[in-house]
Amino acid sequence: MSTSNAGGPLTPERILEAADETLRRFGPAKTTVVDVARALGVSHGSVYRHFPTKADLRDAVVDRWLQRMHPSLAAVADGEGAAAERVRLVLWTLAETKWTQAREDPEFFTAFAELAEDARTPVVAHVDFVVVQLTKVIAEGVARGEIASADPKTTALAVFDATAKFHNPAARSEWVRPAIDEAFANVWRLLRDGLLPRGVRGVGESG
Amino acid sequence: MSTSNAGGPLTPERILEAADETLRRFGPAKTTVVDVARALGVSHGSVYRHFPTKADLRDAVVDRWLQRMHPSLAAVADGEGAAAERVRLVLWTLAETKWTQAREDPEFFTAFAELAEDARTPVVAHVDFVVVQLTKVIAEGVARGEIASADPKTTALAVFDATAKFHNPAARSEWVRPAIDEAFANVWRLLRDGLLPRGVRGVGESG
DNA sequence: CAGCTGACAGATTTCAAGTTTTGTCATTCG
DNA sequence: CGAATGACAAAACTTGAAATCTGTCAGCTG
Repeated sequence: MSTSNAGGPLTPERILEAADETLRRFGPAKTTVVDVARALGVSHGSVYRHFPTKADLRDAVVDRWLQRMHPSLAAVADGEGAAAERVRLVLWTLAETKWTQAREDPEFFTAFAELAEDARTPVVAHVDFVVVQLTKVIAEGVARGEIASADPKTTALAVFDATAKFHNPAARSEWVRPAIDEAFANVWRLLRDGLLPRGVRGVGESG
Repeated sequence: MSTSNAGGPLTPERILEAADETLRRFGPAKTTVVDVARALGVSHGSVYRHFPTKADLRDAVVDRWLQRMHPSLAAVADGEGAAAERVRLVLWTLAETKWTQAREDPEFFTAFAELAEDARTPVVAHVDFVVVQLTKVIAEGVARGEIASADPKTTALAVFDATAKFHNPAARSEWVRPAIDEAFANVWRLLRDGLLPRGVRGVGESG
């Protein structure tokens, strides 16, 4: 290739950018390391200088995708308002973001979900991040007397698990149902009533 | 084959029995209609006389497998004791049964899960059955003042959805974690507190 | 001499030809 | 006469030889 070195020195970041684009264009099944190298105008040997294996490169791309969601989740977690409502918003944002992606670009989302299935490490990191956000909010809620919980971290994991159907890509086939947001609302009502201290009723919603 | 007609007339039930065995023996990928017919000592044309397509035959086998779980679920739902505890037992039985199958015969359970993925109709029927059991118990609990719910059916679906991670075969990869029953207990505590009427505390458990 | 290349071995994937399977139905069997 | 057969066409799978890809590394290049 004659495009050698166009765009500055070869960095992990540039490789990730190219890998991301290539994966989106060709899909995970058709993307080769040679494709990524070609997009950068380098030989595939150079890519291996920065990522030990193709699997590591793919994991790093998945990591990027997952981390792109983190700022808005953290913003919601650190926002104003009642603790329970912020817990709901974190879970809702997590789910809604994925539903939208899955609806707007189903092909890409399927590709992403397949990729993520193998990418244990970044997924664990993502789950950890979300659970940390939930734990923060719940701990604050407990301190303020807005939430009943003996152990915020355990409770955070429980609400995360209880809403798995709405944010775990493995369940994405059920997201096409238009009533999926109603299902979320109904699960949430139950969880909210479980979170609120005894004697406090949920506000702004009937039932 | 010379074994013609051994075992009485060819009925859907006998075909299902043979299909079940053959699927267990060879797995879903390797089982052909000819295999099933051979096990019965008939031609494959005879099988098509009772099931219009191979997919219908497979669905019927999945249906059998799922329905085998129903008596114990109904027994638990119709049992004695507090409504909330019976809701827990239905969900627990549903989950535990599947965990055990998945652990004791992982190959078969994977095969079953793959089969079930395509078998929309029997799975919907199974989910409906479980939700009906839960609805019964919750409605009774509401009548007795043990459970707070504006609409038992909606609440039943919500507790079913909230425990999807524990009974949906799509999530089976997470069932190997030994702490999975702890995760169930933590989700349940939250749901139970959401089900109980305000002013009532869960009994027999701290936190 | 740091960063990159490209030839290479072994692993994996593709593709086209050959085989098996599904589903139908005219015919046979009891 | 109803139930079962098996020959058949089309679709779906298997197979294995050829092509491509991954990961390494000795050497090149700026």
